[in-house]
Amino acid sequence: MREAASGQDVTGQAASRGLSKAQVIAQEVRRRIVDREWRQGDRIPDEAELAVEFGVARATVNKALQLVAEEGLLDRRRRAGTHVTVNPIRKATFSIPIVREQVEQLGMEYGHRLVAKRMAPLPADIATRMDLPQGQVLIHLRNVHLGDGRPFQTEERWINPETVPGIAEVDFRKANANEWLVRNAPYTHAELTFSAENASHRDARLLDTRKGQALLIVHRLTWNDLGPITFVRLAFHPGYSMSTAH
Amino acid sequence: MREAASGQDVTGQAASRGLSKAQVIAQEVRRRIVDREWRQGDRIPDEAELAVEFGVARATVNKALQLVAEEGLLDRRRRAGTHVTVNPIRKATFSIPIVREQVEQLGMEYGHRLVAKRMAPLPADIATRMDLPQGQVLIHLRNVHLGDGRPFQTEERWINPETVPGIAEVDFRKANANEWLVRNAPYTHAELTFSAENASHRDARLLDTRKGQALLIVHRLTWNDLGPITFVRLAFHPGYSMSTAH
DNA sequence: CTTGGTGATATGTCTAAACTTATTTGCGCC
DNA sequence: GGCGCAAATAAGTTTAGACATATCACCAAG
Repeated sequence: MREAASGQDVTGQAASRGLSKAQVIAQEVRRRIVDREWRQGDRIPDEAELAVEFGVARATVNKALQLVAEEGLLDRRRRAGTHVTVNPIRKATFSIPIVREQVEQLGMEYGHRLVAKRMAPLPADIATRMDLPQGQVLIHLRNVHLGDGRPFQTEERWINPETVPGIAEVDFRKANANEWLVRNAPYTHAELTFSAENASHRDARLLDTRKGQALLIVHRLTWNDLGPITFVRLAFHPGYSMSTAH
Repeated sequence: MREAASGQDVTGQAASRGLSKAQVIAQEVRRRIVDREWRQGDRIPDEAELAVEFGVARATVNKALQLVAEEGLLDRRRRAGTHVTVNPIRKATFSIPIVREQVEQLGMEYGHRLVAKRMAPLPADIATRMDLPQGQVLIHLRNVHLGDGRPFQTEERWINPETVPGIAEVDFRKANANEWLVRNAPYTHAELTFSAENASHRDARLLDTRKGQALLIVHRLTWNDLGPITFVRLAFHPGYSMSTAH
């Protein structure tokens, strides 16, 4: 009797190519939203009802709905129930790559050039971003990353040695900073900022282009529990574009 | 003796300010990774062991580890166990905003101007991106979004009416397309691409700036189950920057 | 009309147990 | 040594049941 009551067994068949029941249910929920069977602002049936409909345990429906809610399509509140989000603000994710792998993925041979390395006091604007006192002395690096010998990206980097034990011994002429940090200094929090700038004289020289050329600029800040790890300004070669993973 | 062996009850006390046991355990796992108690490539104790250590059910450890794995700090494979990721490629997430809310959040008054609306055949480059045949006729819009009367962003948009029922009746002079679509056409997949361009003559005119000025360009493609919904090219006013949410 | 309490309700979370599945390890056979 | 199969293992998933907790709705008292 249980069986018969439960609409169809959505989870049992066709659609479920290696997908878990929860994922199949999540898909079906998305479909109902996209097809407007459940409309913006509507309250959808509660977990217990859906569990009966799909013939699964409530915990499975819970997992499915949490998945969809994470994507931003559903709003869930205790007691109030689950509603279709009125303004689905969707998210897109960027992965923070290792430059070398990026270059090699494009089929080019990677190289890099250390332009400058010194200890230097933080300028005011960067100190503000990093939440550190102005004038604190950090490691300051300038690098150019090359693809097939041509400039791919310039990198200006400030590293906080207090949050990165072992950084002092690294020879950045050999191991590049990006890579060493990614491998050795896991972070708990990151912030990316995208903007565009006309190439300065220095950018133009390092990227082998002309002054004024529009460049994609990425600022990246990373933290761990001990505080800010590193601030980087990346300037990409003209024409470069950066996409979300999926 | 079991009890005594299980370190402390990490989940029971201080750290757990409204956090679930799974989250507290996830934090502790992150800490062990960041503090190098578990190093890159190490295999960590299996779920059953951690369940004993933390005094919770295996399912709870499972949830915690899945959380951390999603962030990219752990690699999990059946039978092989859970390992600390060697190359933690971390993710940063962008929300896809409604321009009006963006403008208003900056304390400016929002306005927009419809520059052009027509049905037009898809040019080759955009057809490729949208996975549609070249020459297919879509809705083509040009808009300028204003903040306090000054140009904030230009928008060039192609809309696929086949995937958006009801789009034909919309008057885009009143309701702007961005907003109407966000509210009425939920999508299941999106792709963002960032780049920089020197302002063309048209961009410069629409954004009230000079030709050659570096502009941040965002391309956004959205799909639902029926296929591609819309392609947008956004050009922001000079100096604009876009950051990850958190 | 406002405030405050109270109960109902839907989601949040956890548990113990079972089953599933991918993958590795090791053994036996050639 | 190499190959293939079987056993063991660890994560993946699901279930039923329980308790926790936020909050909404309603009603009573001020």
